[in-house]
Amino acid sequence: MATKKVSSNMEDYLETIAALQKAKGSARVRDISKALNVKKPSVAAALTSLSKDGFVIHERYGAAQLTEAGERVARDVQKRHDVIFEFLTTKLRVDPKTAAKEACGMEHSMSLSTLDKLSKFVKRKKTSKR
Amino acid sequence: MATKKVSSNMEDYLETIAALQKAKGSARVRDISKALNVKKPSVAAALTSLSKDGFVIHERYGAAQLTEAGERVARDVQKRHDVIFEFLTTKLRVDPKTAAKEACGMEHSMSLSTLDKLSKFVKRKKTSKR
DNA sequence: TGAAATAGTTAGACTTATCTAACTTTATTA
DNA sequence: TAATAAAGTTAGATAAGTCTAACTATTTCA
Repeated sequence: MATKKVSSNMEDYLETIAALQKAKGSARVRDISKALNVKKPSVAAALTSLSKDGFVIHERYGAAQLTEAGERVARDVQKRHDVIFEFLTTKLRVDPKTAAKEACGMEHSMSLSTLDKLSKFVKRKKTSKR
Repeated sequence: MATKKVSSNMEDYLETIAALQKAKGSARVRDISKALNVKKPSVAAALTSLSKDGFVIHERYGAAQLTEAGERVARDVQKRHDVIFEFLTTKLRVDPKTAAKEACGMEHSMSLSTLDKLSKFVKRKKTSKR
């Protein structure tokens, strides 16, 4: 399969679509637009591109559906996000709002191997301070 | 002054210019091109843009010089890079090569406040394991 | 000192991602 | 059920970065 490379931007779209599907059953242009703070035509363009690359299925005037490949990417990004968020809030005591924002910035540039290490690190005894 | 916003991309150029100046006294188009793995015309375009925004001084066929604003940005990014690198290598035992690469990805999206927390965290007793 | 090599620039094209304005389709509801 | 509102699309512009090809300037050194 050699899953095609996805830009950070497209990762954000996939992540958002997954979140919306989970939260409210479907991801429509409007919802994605609001969630990502971009205009609807930008969403349309992104969906076209993601469709072409096989990450979503989107028929005119319908909701966006993740393909299996799309889901895989979304799950990955989500996982990165969660682990980073967890690290920032529990280990560094960054406030949740800031942590969420910064996790979004960092979640795209961490290898799975490093993620795994971070994940284990985060899970270590909370008493690992000083 | 309200120092103009700099993109991640331009941050990379500034960081590289600073590193080159430090390492070999000057930063020329060729050096920057090699260091960042982009073609020379891309460097030229970047320098034009950075000049216009007051971060570098670059006269035709000369070396690029950082302005004070440019130095400030470069120092900031470098600091982020170092702290993240340190964290990845000492706390997560990520190998240096990978750590360097991933630090480059993350160094652009971390607030100074979080950086400060990470910095303190990294400096804590190395025996803070388990 | 002048030819060849190296460095730098310009012009023009391409990609990704964004926007606004205007239009069409679908849904809502009076 | 027809008018309105909401949702979605298309077209076209803009901005940031990148590239190749071709040109010009500067160095190097035989």
